[in-house]
Amino acid sequence: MNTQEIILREKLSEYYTTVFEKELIDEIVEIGFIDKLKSGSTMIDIGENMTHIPLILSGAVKIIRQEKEGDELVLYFLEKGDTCAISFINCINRKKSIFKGVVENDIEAIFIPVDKIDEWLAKYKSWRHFIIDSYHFRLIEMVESIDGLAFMKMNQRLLKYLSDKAKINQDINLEITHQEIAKDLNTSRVVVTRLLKQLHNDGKVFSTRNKIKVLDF
DNA sequence: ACATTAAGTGATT
DNA sequence: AATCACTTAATGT
Repeated sequence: MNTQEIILREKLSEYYTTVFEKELIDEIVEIGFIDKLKSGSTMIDIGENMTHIPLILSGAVKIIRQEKEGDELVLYFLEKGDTCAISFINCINRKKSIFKGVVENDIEAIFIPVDKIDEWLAKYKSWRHFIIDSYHFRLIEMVESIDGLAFMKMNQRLLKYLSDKAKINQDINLEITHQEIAKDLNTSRVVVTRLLKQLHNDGKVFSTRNKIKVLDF
């Protein structure tokens, strides 16, 4: 067993030990490889084909729905222990991605080549459960984001967005501009500025140029 | 000192 | 809640 394999096994056991059976872990270690991606880089864009599936070890990925040029909306974030279940289907039937995934915080992930995904579904019970669980989770997050759009006022959406972000960064101090927030929520910068001022006055956040401290979760 | 980028605001729809 | 048009403040070179 080479050093790369040892490292991979260690990393895997950190988040996935209780989930996968031994034989599957052996296969993941044999076939998967660890890679790191810098914050800001695009993992997958709409219309692209996926070649590998990431099992996220650390960091976060922002999942975005995007309309042809310009309009976009952040749906949810993926964190350690997550994988993008939607991308499994893309792999299995060789369909193109309907989402865009951008690295939010530098990530480290184990990448599994596409052809193994399907094979393991038939072969390992734990893998099946993993995929189904993951799907379930993504569905719930999707519904949450629909709820947000349908029922929440922009100020609530903004606060939720900020506290989600604080959770993911594990830091209540965010470095972000009003413009960037506006883009993620698909609203205008002016609106974000005004609502942030409200939240600031209500003591929910403390905001200065380029910085927002989230005080209320 | 000047240019650029971020943020604040009134008025209108 | 969006858009316009403009101001003010912070930051980089």
